[in-house]
This record gives sequence, C-alpha cells and structure tokens, in this order.
Amino acid sequence: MIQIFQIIEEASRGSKFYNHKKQRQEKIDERIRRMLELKDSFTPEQITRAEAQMDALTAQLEQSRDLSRFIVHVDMDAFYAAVEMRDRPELRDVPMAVGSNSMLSTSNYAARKFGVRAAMPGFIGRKLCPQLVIVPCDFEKYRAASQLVQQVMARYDPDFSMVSLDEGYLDITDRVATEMDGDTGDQTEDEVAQRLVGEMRAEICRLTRLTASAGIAANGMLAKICSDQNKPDGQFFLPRERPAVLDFLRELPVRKVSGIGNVLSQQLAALEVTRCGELLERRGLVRLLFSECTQLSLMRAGLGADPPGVGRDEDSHQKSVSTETTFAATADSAQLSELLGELCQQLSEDLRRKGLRGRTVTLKLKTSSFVVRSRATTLAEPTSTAAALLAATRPALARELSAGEPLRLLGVRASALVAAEGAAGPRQATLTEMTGRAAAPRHECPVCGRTAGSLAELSAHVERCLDGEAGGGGEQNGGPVGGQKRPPAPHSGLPRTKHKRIDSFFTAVKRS
DNA sequence: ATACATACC
DNA sequence: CACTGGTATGTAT
Repeated sequence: MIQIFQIIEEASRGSKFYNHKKQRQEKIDERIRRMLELKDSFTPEQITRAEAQMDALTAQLEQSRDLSRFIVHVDMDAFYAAVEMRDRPELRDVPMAVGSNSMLSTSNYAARKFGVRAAMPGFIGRKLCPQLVIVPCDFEKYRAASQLVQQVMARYDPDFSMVSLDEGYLDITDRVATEMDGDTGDQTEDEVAQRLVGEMRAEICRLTRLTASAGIAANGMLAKICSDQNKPDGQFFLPRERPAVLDFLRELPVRKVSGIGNVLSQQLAALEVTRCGELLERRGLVRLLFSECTQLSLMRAGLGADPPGVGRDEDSHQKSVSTETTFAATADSAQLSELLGELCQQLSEDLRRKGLRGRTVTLKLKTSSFVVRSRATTLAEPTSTAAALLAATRPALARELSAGEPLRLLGVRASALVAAEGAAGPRQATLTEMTGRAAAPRHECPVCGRTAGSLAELSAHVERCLDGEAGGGGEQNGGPVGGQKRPPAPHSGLPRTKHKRIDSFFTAVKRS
C-alpha cells in the first residue's frame, strides 16, 4: 500500500504538474495555519457562545428534518470498465482501465488492487501495473447502456434524476405505498422498499448485464453514502429514524459526504474532525471558523438532515455552457488564436443546439506550469455567434499572451444565459417582446447595439468595439457599422497530440 | 461583476 | 515524456 504512494510519487516528482500541485498544497497548508492561529485566539466563553448559536441552527434543522421519503441512489459499478468487460470477454480477468495514456476515467476491480484509479493518468497506471490494459472511451456504448438503466429506473419513479451516465436518484415512496396497498404478506414498508430496490437492481442486471449498487435512506445525501457501503453489486438500507441516522453518521468519515472534498476535509482534520459525529461535537469551532454556507452544510452532514428532493427542480436551468481543450504547450499566438476561433465556433454550435445565448463570455487558459486563469467580459446583449464570442475573448488572449508563458489549455464559456428567440428554456423578456414588435433579422453588435450590414462586418466591428476603438469614432448610433472583414479561421495546426480528447468522467470510485 | 478555488462525475 | 472536460457553486475582492 505504501508502495503505491511511492510509485505515484516517483512517477510525478519534478514534473510541472507535481510542482504546481505542491505549490497549491502549500497554500492550503498556509490557510490552515492561519485558521489554527485564529482558533487559538478564541476564549472558552467565545466557543460556548458559538456552540449555543449553533444549537439554534441544529434545532432548526431538526425541526425541518424529513424522514417520510424513501430516496434511492443507484450507482453502476465501475461503469465504463464494466461495459467494456461485458463486451470483450478477454478483458474480464485482467486489470484494465478505460481512458487514455494521459487520463483514466475508471478502472476495473482487478486494476484497483494495484492502486489504479479513476482520475489517474494512464502512464502512472502502467507504472503501478505493467500488465494494465487501457481501453479508449466509447461513449455511444455507455450512453446506450445508461438508457437501459434509465428505462428500469423510470418504472420505479418516473421523476428519477440522473447525475451522470452511471448514477441517479429516485424517490420510491409512492411506489412503496402502492405496493403496500396490494398483498405484501407481512412485509413492512422498509422491507418492501428494500425488496423493490433489489428487484430494480436485478432488472438492471438482466437488461444490461451490468451490476449496480444502491443506497436507500430518507434523503439523497444519506442514500448516496449508503450506495457506497456495499459496493459492488450490493445495497444498503438506512432506517429512516433519527437515532439510526445519527448512529450511522457518528463514525462516518467526513470525506464520504458529497460536497466535503479534499480541501475542506484537510481543514477539518486540522481541527481534529474526521468523522461526521465530530462535526457536532466541534460545532463551536465550525461556527467561528467557516462561512455561514459551510456551517449549514456541515451541520447537515453531522445530523443527516438534508432535504429529501432528488434534484428534479422545475425552475432550475443551465447556468453555463463551455468548451475547452488541452494541447502540447505553445506560446505561438497565431496558433492559439486560431484554436480560440475553433473553440468559439464549437461553443456557438453548442449554444445554438441548446437554444441559449450568453451575456457573459469567459476565456479560460492554463499555462504550461498549470496555473489557471480566466478573463470575463459581459456584453450588452446575450449572444450565441462565434464572431461575438471570439471578439469578446481574443483581446484577453492577446493580453495574457504578452506575458510570454506557453499555454497548455484554452477554453471559452458562456454564462448569464438566456433562451434564444423562439426556444424553450430559461426566459428573459426581451425589449421587442415587451413592446410587442417583431424583431427584424439584423446584425446587431452585442456590445454597443449598433447594426451591421453583414455578419462579416459585424464580426469585425464587435472586436473593435470591445477593444474600445469603435467608441469615439465616426459610427453613429443605430447606423450600420463598417469595417474590414476578418478572414475565417482555418483549422488550427496545433498538435492536440498527447491529450487526444477524452470526454471523461470519473466513474464509481471516489476515495480509496 | 470578476477572478479564483473547490467539488462533483 | 506524460496529469481531462463540463458544470455548479463558494470565497474573496
């Protein structure tokens, strides 16, 4: 076990990735040191008072604790790897992972014995396990398998919600009640719920030849933790009673709670909080050291008191759309600029396909030393055109490039989204709607609102507009904008080499 | 509002 | 040699 850590350490030591990770960790350590200093300055009275204040919060959470629902979290076991093993018997008994040399999405259980994990680069996986077989992602297959899983889930709760291809939540309370109305012998509600989930998993297995694990509890937060308890091919039921919930959580590592990640769990560990029960014991410190938002989620984690919804929020809408790509680091501005054009084109297509426009456009970049930066621009009007996206990001790229450091990633994001004209989805009444007048098909500058005669003219104008060159010039408000045309971006010659393009997700595994 | 950080899969 | 991509949200300014 200690070997695994050593091999990983050796494989990455001295690399830019490793150095960056180390620097980030030093920042975290520093933040923790400051936190502990602050902690040492608290008087016992301060802490007692903070505890009392926290008791008010926990009382409120207890008040609203809802134990009336049966929430189920279904999680497919080593999903992508399982699909590949199902379809290729020769992979069944060998350590294998799905992904690429630069990144693994998931590994099978044979590979996990060697320490090969999701989110690990393939080349390190091979160091840990030289026999490791790495299979490229085949999302069509995973989507098809996921569809079958969803067919089954829909029969138990038509309002189920998926988190990703391999994981989703159901509320089977109504289904259990219906079942209880029939002849269930002397089965209790709890037993019926567990039987139904067992049947659901069996159906999933019959239909897909893939195994699923499941958790059954009063809310999603708990159900998710439970689905991990008897993995793979198992399920775990947590009785919907306050004492059972508190007992279950008391010794549970905080890291198991969704939302408590690497950094927060380090901070908590520094306060000698590693189990959920300790979150309650040290509630005074939680109160004094964390933001209100974090206090709330930590008390929820300690009590297991989370709202029971399964995320089927009617008025929740997508907040952002983005696309990004990693490549062999370069500082060549012509190449990067062309790549940016392609990304804007891609994002434009994605936005149109989803019937959305964004008012805020953000350029994301990562330097060769893994430092991530972002530069945002908010436009006067939301857009989905590649030209406007490019105009909003290109100047920022130019500015960042002047620093001289090569880049290894570029990305473009649209946020502050609004539904495009005539599309369903999140809406924001437009001026033309409010005045009841139909919009003429015009080429309007998203920055200043002026009209261009053609798309090409618009593209050129918008860029200058954003650069601030068009403002004081001869253009008149409302009039057509002129300007030189920018040649369309041909395919960029940037090597996308070592990092092909894996639309990866992490599957199944989380912490070891 | 912007930038950066954290978290999830 | 080599460490992803997409979305949401929290924290800080």
